[in-house]
Amino acid sequence: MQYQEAKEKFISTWGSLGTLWGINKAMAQIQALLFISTEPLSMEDIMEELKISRGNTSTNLRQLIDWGIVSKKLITGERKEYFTTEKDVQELARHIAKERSRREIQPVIKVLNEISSIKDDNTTKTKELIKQTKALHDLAETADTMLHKIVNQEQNWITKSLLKLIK
Amino acid sequence: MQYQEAKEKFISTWGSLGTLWGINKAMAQIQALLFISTEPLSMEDIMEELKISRGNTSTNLRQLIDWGIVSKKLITGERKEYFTTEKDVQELARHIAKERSRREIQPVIKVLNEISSIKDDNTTKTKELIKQTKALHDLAETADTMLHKIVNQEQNWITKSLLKLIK
DNA sequence: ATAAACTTTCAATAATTTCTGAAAGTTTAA
DNA sequence: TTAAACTTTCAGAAATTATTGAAAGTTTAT
Repeated sequence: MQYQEAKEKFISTWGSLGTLWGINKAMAQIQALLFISTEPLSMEDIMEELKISRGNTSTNLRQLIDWGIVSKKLITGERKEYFTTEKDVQELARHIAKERSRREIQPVIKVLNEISSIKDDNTTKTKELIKQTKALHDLAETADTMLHKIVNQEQNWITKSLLKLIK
Repeated sequence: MQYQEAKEKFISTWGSLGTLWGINKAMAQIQALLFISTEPLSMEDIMEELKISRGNTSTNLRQLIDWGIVSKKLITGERKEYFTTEKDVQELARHIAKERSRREIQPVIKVLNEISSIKDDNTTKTKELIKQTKALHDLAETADTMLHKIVNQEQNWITKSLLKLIK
């Protein structure tokens, strides 16, 4: 496998994985492209490389910036904007975990908490609803907390000791 | 908030969360419904409750069964089939993690491994591709392994000690 | 101020995914 | 067997989501 083929395979695989996990394909592919690029890319570069429109590129770059994993890079003497992504996988994972938690998990935990706090009228079905949503709430909270702790540590002390402990 | 409202809120929240994470809404809602139901439900029950068609119900039940989180329950004297979901959140999480890993993460790890193993032709861009896909590969493998270990333990010894260690 | 260079926005369209409903298939009871 | 009770399948319809492209907006240089 040569460079070009490998590159295309990486970008397309990343796009598919994104789709599977509820992330827009173009967004995932732009990030993938930047991730393996040796220097910042302009909008033109990205459009050209991924064969997508200007509008699509602009919209998805903005989203990636909102997610905190892509940033604008001003190149002196150049009029147009250039973009780079976080190159460190650890940092990348941290950002993504943090954002998905904030946008998607936290609100669900809140709802589960509300639901599991309804007044128990002593019917079987109400008891079951309370019991099950409470269990889900606790699981979600534990998982979310663990994820944060693991992913936030500046690697190497806690993660390594964790891994040792688990393996 | 009364029972009915709480139930609807739970089902609809679960459906939305599913959608956000690449899981079909009907599939997530059927699972949610079974999860808080005190007894097994028939296809009719589910169609009625969620206001979805027979075809949709049948297809998504089959998917849930394929995922290993719903099972058929034969009730003696009854002609039709009844369904239940795994009621234990820990087991539920285990199944889902296992399946998503097997179907989605493992194949990506394999691809990343292939890509990061291409011949280094000593150009900057090839070096970068190899370096970055290798980093991603290692991260994915570590995360996947950790997830499995955590989720597979029959709770309470390792997870609790882990939590203590992390918190 | 003007115009060139560039980016964003958004209505229209395309692509994809989900859902329906009825026909075909299967199982069970008599 | 036959027929009723039930489930699956799948072509077409509906709903949702992604994408385009051009007009509007912004910035910079002169």
